[in-house]
Amino acid sequence: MAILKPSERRYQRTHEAILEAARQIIHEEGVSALSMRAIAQRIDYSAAGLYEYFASKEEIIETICRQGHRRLKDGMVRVSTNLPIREYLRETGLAYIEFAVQNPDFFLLMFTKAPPLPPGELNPKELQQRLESELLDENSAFLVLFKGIQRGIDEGVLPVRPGLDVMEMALGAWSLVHGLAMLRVTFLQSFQTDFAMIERETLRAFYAGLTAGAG
Amino acid sequence: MAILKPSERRYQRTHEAILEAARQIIHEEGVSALSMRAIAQRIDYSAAGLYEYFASKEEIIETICRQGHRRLKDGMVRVSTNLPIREYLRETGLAYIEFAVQNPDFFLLMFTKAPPLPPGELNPKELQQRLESELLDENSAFLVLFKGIQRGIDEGVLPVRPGLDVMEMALGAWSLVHGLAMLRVTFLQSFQTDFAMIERETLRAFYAGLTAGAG
DNA sequence: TTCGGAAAATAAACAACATTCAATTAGGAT
DNA sequence: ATCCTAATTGAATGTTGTTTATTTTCCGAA
Repeated sequence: MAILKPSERRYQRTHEAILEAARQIIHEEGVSALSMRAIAQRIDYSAAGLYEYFASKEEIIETICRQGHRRLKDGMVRVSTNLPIREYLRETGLAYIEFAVQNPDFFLLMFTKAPPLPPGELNPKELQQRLESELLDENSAFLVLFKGIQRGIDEGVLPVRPGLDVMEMALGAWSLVHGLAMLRVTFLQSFQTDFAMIERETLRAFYAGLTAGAG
Repeated sequence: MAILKPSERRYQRTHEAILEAARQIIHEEGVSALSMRAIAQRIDYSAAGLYEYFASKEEIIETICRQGHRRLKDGMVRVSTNLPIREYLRETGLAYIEFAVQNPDFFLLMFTKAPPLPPGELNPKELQQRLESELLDENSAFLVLFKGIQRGIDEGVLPVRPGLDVMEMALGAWSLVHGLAMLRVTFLQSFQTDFAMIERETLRAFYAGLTAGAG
């Protein structure tokens, strides 16, 4: 099944070249420099040709964002699960932030639009189910946090109470690392301070507050 | 000195009408619908006429963002300082999130670009000083958090340790509420859950962890 | 009231943008 | 070689922010 006709290989090669050019432009010149013409120029195409491979600029962006989420997740998964739960959660959160710092424009692009969903008219029930499975997708960074929190609960370190189950704690943890990452690449991007210290201490405080339970 | 010539009053009226139209468009049709022509049409002007009042679209956006930061701060200041420190900090954080939920597009606009700074070439020392005073500006939402944390320290509830002074704690607190707000208006915008509960519990945990000190 | 210069407003044009389409080129099978 | 299809392009459309030349409006001085 991996055997492709030459024409198909050519197609796939161009397909990937477009995405690679788009990633390069974002990385080298920022997302404001990302235009169909710019992409085309990088791979010696005309702008119109790109529409043979992608329906729109939006579709190109969605594709590289999806890959970006995978890369973000990969960075978090790289943290050793042999670490004690406390350090594991900390390092996982720091990996999230590290990705943002290393790819600021990309990170911003990934997280300033709502997740792409089929625009079909589905009832609230279906939509909710869809969103939940998107959130806990194989390639979702959130899933890593979710599993980490779950492990903390399983080990008896994180207490569950009514209204504050795995999902709620995981969303809280996500918000925390997301806020740290977001502010650092936007408002604080030129600000000089010991971010590493702040991040560690903030994560420590949150973890301590979670383990302490109701107070 | 409040006496203006008719021409000046006319000028100011149009100046304000432009900003008001821009705000309306963002609120009613989203930021993607904000164009110079759209603004002009709302106030029965030609697009070129706007340049008599603002140097660029960017300048219009910067102006309404500055006002937005003031409104955000106003919402936080409205929290009674008579509340015990713990509740005061919680309610202040929730006010931040509430603003984001009530003005999602606007909030996103305010916080997805770096703060506008004079593009002059100033040395790192000056830049840092500039950023710090911007952060602690009279109209900065961060200042409210900063003062709140300071109060907690003064009351002896929040312990200071080397490397984790007011500024660091305040930046951590800001990150937390910012992350909660940000995710809620982007990735989780269609997601149904008890956000109020998550927000309260997450803030509670962070506060508990701060008061607990090193663990 | 009238006139002239300044201020305010506009239409038209420009360059860049995403996207579409008719027309052309290239590849692979018969 | 020939035909069909897929790949590629140049030109055109409509929208964007912005600039320029031109016209209109305003307002004080004569």
